[in-house]
Amino acid sequence: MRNRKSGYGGSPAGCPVEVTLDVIGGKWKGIILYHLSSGTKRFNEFRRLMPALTQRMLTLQLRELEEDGVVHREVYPVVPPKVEYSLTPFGNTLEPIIMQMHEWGIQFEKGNIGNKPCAAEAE
Amino acid sequence: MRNRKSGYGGSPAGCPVEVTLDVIGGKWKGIILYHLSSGTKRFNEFRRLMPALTQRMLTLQLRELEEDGVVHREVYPVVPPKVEYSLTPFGNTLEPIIMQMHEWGIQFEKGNIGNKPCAAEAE
DNA sequence: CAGTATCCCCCGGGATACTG
DNA sequence: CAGTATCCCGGGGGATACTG
Repeated sequence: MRNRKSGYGGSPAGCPVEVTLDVIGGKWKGIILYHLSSGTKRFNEFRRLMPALTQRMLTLQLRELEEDGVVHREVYPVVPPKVEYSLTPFGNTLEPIIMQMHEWGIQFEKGNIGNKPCAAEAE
Repeated sequence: MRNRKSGYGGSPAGCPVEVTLDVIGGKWKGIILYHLSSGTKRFNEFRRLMPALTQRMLTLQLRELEEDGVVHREVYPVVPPKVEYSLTPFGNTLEPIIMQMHEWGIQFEKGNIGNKPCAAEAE
């Protein structure tokens, strides 16, 4: 799995915060997990939910989440292939974090609209 | 600041989860925030806490956190320069998330020691 | 002490095309 | 439908040296 040693300082597996960030970080993991927290999803459902996410990236991110034991991949051996993704019990323990991140993101956006010159740079 | 539009799908600022990840993501933000949650820190304190983090990276990450309004930078105009970093009130609202990520990271490590061949690669 | 200034490299991630 | 297979690019991040 990726790096998963993130050697900083020399600590073997690193600070737990870093570990978690390694699991839910990346460009799409967060949203994928967010969508999964509302129920099982199929491959193309994700694609519809996140149109900008390419197939390649979706596959990669899902595989990593699977490797990390937070996502379960159920393959149904039927003629038009059917694969369902869901959170594992362990993955479910991420829910509170994801939900809080969701809440915080909303507050953040409220905060810097017209507050910080975030859009003022207007590059 | 960085991208801060993370244009996926077309949504202007994107999913709140993504927004939060943009603030606390990156390679060092999480640990920096974690250390800050236990109190004000000076520049070189961070360096001692995270030896693998270069000055350049530390500065960059701190500046971004500052721009995002979660970290406050207090400069004391004294002869040997003294700068103190602390969480802003808003930054403090991240604490529960950071702490939960810390907890979860511990559980994660417990889970895949001897389970997944994470340390088996033994670089 | 608390930073800048350069240079450089790697890989996360995008685009596109093909397939069981 | 649910993926691989290639190719490619930008920038996040590292190493090192210098400075007010």
